Amino acid sequence: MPERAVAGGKENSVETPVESTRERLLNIAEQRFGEGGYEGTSLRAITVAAAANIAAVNYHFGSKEALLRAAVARAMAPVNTERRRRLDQLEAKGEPNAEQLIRAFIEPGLDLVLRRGERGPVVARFIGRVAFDPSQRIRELYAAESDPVEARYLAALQRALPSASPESVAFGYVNMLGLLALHQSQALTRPPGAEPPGIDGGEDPGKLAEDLIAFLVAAFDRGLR
Amino acid sequence: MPERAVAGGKENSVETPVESTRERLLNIAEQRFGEGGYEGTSLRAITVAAAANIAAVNYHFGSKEALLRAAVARAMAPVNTERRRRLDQLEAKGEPNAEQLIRAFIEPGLDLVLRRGERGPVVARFIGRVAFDPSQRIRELYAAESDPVEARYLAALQRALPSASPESVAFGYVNMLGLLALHQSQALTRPPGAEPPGIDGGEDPGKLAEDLIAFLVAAFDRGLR
DNA sequence: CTCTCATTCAAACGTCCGTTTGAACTATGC
DNA sequence: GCATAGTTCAAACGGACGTTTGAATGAGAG
Repeated sequence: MPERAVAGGKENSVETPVESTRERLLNIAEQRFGEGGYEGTSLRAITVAAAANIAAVNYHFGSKEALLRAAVARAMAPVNTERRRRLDQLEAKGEPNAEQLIRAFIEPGLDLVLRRGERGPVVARFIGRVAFDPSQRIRELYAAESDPVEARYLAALQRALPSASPESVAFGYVNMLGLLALHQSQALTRPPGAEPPGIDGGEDPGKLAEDLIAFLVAAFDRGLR
Repeated sequence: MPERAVAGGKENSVETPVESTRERLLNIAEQRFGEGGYEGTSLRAITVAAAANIAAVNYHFGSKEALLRAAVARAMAPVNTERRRRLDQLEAKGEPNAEQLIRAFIEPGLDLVLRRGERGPVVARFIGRVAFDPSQRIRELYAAESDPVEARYLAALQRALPSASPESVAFGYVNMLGLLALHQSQALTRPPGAEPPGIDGGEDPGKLAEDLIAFLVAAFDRGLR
């Protein structure tokens, strides 16, 4: 089982662990799918950028869709884990209010994913795009990954907002989900004016998270029936 | 210049005006682009469904992208017109408040487009999808159509919310735009359970509009800094 | 009827797509 | 050494893509 690009086999003992072909494919797939969407990105574009053979995708994953599925699962895992952790923590201290729940949902999606170096925004854009891909088949693929936590949030939100109808709570939840995905995908940043030296594409992620949370808290607390 | 399918030339005086090839292409393009996205929809699928020759697209529009552009322009025109009309009407009576402005923005997008028969939801889904297509090129195409009114809304919202910073107002506006597009595209309706006999895909459009407006009004009034 | 011109049509263009194949390569176990 | 199994590779597969071509069609003008 060769690890490739280890440049010889002896040297490169500590230097750059060098990603495996599989990891490189997942990384590039995240980036390209996030930029051009599933249909708009070819396997050839991915494999060329990943310095891999065109057949590598089918060898490691089985198909283009399976590559996407693997990328979604890998990208969502830490977000889901963090959301569950926060929910556990909140519920251990009694009944959380709406703001705490919204924060526990949004921050893992923006904070955790917009930080950590240059790959953060790439992962965020990828997740946001997949969540609202034109193809329902692909949206379901995302939904399957996020469903598990969804039910817990809905139930907790309902308890935090007892005067709101179940339909209203569900309405608020999908709005929250949608706005998060939109900001993750950076689809709302206007085309012109490339940011000069800033951290990355757009504003400070922390500020964005706070703004979005404040926006949603107000809407949940007073905008539901 | 034959009008095709006028069945003879004399008969069919009042009966079914029968759409031209050009109109049929626009109608089907709206539907298919709205369902599968731009990249996910082939010209062959469109021309077959429109009972037109594959070459008809390039004859009438010049290219696939030009067909999309024409469809976007046609779909957006009445929405933009209605928004301008409402804005004129509001501003003639003094300074409108946030709720009035939000209503004047949302209702033409949902109401006017979700009503009018079975084509309403088709047009809505199309607009919503194009607004957040994975390809930036296509998003810009939508933005170009909606830009003209945008500046007026931003300015009016700023006057209605003098305590909010310009950045906050812009933030609220893109959130409003995003949520509207999401509901238009019906991307948030869960896959299962096909609605039995109901008007169409989902809830009562009027109720949706009211819920969304209430949600946004609360967020604008108390969720901006 | 004849000419004109917008429209439709079948067919083909070259290119790119996702996927498959079978041989080559490479590290490891014996 | 040899066998083995995991991985990479160039090449090709059939099919679908957007676009182009040039001839057929049909209605209206003279």
